[in-house]
Amino acid sequence: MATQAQFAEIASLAGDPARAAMLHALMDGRALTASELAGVAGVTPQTASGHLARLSEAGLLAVEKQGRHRYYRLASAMVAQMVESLMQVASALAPTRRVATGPRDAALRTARTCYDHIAGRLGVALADGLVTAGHVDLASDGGLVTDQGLAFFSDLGIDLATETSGRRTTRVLCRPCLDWSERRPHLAGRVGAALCDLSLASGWIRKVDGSRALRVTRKGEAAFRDRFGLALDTE
Amino acid sequence: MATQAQFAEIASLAGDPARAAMLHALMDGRALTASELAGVAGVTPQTASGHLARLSEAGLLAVEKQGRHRYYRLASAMVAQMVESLMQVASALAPTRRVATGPRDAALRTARTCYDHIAGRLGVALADGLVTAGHVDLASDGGLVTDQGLAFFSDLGIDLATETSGRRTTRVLCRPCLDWSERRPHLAGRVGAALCDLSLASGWIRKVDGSRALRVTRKGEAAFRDRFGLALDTE
DNA sequence: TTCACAGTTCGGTGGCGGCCGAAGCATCTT
DNA sequence: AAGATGCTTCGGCCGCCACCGAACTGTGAA
Repeated sequence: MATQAQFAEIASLAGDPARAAMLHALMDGRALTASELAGVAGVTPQTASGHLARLSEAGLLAVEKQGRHRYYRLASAMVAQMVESLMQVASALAPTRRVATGPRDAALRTARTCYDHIAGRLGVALADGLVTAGHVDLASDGGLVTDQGLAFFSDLGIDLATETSGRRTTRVLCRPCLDWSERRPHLAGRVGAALCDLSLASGWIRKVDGSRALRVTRKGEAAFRDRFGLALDTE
Repeated sequence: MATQAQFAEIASLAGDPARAAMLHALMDGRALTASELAGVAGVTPQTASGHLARLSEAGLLAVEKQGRHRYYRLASAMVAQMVESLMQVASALAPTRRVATGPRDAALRTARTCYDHIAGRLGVALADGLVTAGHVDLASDGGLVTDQGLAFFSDLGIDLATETSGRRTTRVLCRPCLDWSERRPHLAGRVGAALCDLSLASGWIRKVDGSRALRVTRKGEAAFRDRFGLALDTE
């Protein structure tokens, strides 16, 4: 079996602590330079260089040269989902000593990006609000935007053009994503990405420094409360 | 960050060739003995024992003692999905020398189990047939069983009891799963599992020896043709 | 009881791979 | 042109871990 060796190689690549840290850092969808990645991984630039070469060689990362910088990002959403599923298993299982959660970790649990959508307490709360309002149906296998939800998103300026599957136009579907910190589903997929984009563009949330954490702005608090019915304790 | 080290550990566990082979072999959802797993991994029993101990210690595998045998199986569907996503990345990327596909591999491409549902050409064909007939809607983010499809499955004896999300009963959703050999989605999730169970119970398909491959029976050919509109060239 | 077999534990060996220091390119600045 | 910065390649060191032989435990069969 050919794929089996490749499977082991991919998993092995993700299995090194330094490379894992890099993948983790790239999970917000942004592109980072080699030096920055060396920093988050806690290794010297030359070591990081080797790791990054292997990761892009295998196709996990995509590179973009820009002047004397090299920007690395996850090669595809598929890679992001792989990292996501690994993270789920890693956090769900191994209940051994849940280590002291530092302030950085706390910020991540409050709100963070998960590749292209919102996760953490905020992400789960948003999903809950949309379900409660009847805009979205969520089950373990998948999700569905209701007609009412379609109008709701349209009001927000999000046009969820219906995809075509085969020759029939289908309903607007969305993907639930089990949150590794909250253990409950938040909104992923195309709808989740659109919602995240809107929230960033509207200034409801802002990316925090060099981490994946998100900060809810004052304007965002109002928007999430008025439009999504959220009572945020994310302060 | 605490989870990061655990992430690396899980990935690292999956990254060893022998352990990868074991996970791969367990992907059909059955439980195998330690000796059998040693066989598929190509290592001696004592080496396999060590691997199995680590895998179950980490929570990837579940053990069941039965007489002087020890049956190992994947610990949860979450683990199966993790392996699945790793497999997707491993096969999609790394276009380096697609190795000669042996007969065993050919059998797997024709039809196989993917944890609890049907994959391979048969799986994709079934999904296509259901979509064409209007029983199921599939998009990249998720899938949906139509009212018509609900009746169809009911006729087959599959009762897709509606899940409850919050206090509202939702539509029946299903999960599309990108097939690593066909590069197209097949039916996974609760619906896919039910369909696989039915096909096995009805004798339409049979598990082949000790592999994940499936063989379509003569009765199955007729059933898939008459009920799902499939023109099988799976011979 | 004795044997056979499944599975594990232990000890020792070997190799792969991650790590850094030093040096080499490439690019931008002055 | 000279220097600074980002990144890479090279060489050597070191540790971890997969592997097997051998011996031990426990279960089932004769």
